[in-house]
Amino acid sequence: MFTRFRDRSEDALPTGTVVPFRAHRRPVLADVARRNDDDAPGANASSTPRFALLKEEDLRAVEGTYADGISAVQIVDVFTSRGIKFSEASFRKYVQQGLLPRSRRVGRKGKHRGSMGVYPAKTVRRINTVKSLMADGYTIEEIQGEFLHYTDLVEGVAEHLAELWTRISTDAVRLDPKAKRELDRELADAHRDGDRLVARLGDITRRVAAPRTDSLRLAGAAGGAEDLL
DNA sequence: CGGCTTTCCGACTGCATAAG
DNA sequence: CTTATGCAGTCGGAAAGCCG
Repeated sequence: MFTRFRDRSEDALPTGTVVPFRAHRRPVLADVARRNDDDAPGANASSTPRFALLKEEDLRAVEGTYADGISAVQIVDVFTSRGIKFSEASFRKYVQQGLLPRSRRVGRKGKHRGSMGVYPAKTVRRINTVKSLMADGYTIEEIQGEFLHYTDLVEGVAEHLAELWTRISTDAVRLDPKAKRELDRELADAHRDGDRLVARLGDITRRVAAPRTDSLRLAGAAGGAEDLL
């Protein structure tokens, strides 16, 4: 296995110091303030903030590079190589909790090479979303129940649309040139509408989900400071 | 089937906070 | 102050998947 887990003395310990923002702690004023400046003690502008996330261009680059799938080790590396704290154990936890898609097993040629799990490239984006929500004080349970439920559905719509565009384009080559030009125009229109739809659904579901999680959180054992968000 | 690698499961740890 | 609760992260071992 990969580095199996590091010695506990290294990991467990500095909890509190090394561990990132403890999401289950509700984001009280002090935390919010800290998150804003923080990026942290002794940190200068160029160092990695405690709540650092991947940028959109990073996400696109990763999704392009690993379009055919990405291994667990590579996923963890995408974050750690950019100085973002994300352990393999946390990755497993997220998968276990249903926050991330399961892998598919792919055997490798050669003697005693075993098999390896391959995750869809979008997993990296998903992790980024999860980390962002956790930094906002949402618990894994809330994220799982309220956000990703919708995310899965919206992503499903986007994936089905992408599949549809591909198939239509493939089949369109059989048409005569005039008909194909006409269809290409309509397809481009439909494509734009589809993109807009997906973006709009994403926006709507975020708005629907947020208030529900707020009420969940207010009902929880430790309320407070929700109105900050 | 045996050997190997990787993934998953569930118990556990340690921290923060609330309640008594 | 002590105890209870909730949480994210960690660990050990079993299971899964593949190859020869």
